[in-house]
Amino acid sequence: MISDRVTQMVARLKAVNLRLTPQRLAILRILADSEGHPSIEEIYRRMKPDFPTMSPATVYKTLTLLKALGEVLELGFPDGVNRYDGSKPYPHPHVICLKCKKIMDLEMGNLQPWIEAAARETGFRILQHRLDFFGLCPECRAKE
Amino acid sequence: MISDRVTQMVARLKAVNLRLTPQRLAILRILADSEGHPSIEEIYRRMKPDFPTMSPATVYKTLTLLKALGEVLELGFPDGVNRYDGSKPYPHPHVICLKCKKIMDLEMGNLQPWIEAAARETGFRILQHRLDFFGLCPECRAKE
DNA sequence: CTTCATGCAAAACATTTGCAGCTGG
DNA sequence: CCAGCTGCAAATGTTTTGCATGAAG
Repeated sequence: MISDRVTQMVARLKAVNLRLTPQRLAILRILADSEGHPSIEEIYRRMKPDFPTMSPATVYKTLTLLKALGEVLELGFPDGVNRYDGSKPYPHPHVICLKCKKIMDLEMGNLQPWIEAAARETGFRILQHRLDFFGLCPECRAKE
Repeated sequence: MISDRVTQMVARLKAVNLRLTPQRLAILRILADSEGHPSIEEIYRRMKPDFPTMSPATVYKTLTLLKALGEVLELGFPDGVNRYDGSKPYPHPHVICLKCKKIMDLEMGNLQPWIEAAARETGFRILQHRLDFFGLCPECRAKE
């Protein structure tokens, strides 16, 4: 499953004639991990042991590139720390723990009717959306 | 309508023994304006003519305070420019133009069933949510 | 009066950019 | 080879913080 997604992204890079460097491969592997919704800093930190010369700038550049290709979903937050989902790079709902910042995907209902209603009501052409639920995860609730 | 909301926020400040300065009042008036979802920079810019000595730090401090009181809704974006809604400080859906950054409120369906489904599926205690649609507004579509 | 708010400047972060040197294909 | 990538450092932009002065209650 996981490696399928890496393979997909690798193919995409090749398709547009971009290079597959060891650094990029490592980033793709981290992003493809469905459980993680890593921040730039976390990707950097996880790579550092294997790539001692690694620089955060390379992570930023690669993520900018993957965003442009539509191969990663960027989740911005008011505190300025963005998180990334490379496993499902299309809009989908998340639950986010306000305490430990864990992010989980949700498998649930279709938003299509709402998208159409929003378009009808406002005259917008809707291209993207974002639905997130914020709260306390079971672990953090237990620690209360 | 608009002044009702300002009155509400003023009352809230008094209730917790915070001071009502001319600067704060001006910020509240801007925030209460339903049409605007201003950024910090815009609030600052709109106040500057009337408050020549105004500093952006004061806007930041006041917004931090209002956030803590739950009197303003903060909308974060990946590009780092946050926007604020003081007219309806509770979660509600928005449509956002990707080109001109206009933000409009949406009057539409109830998310309650989804909140319950998310809680059931994940074990989270859901406290907040955010639903935004991104696209092109009628004006920007016309300019294409 | 006393406490809290303002506003300046400096600091703290996240992110972007410039550029020399390196390397994948 | 050589276009494109890496990685360092400097620049940028937003937000936070420290602190002396000023004003609300």
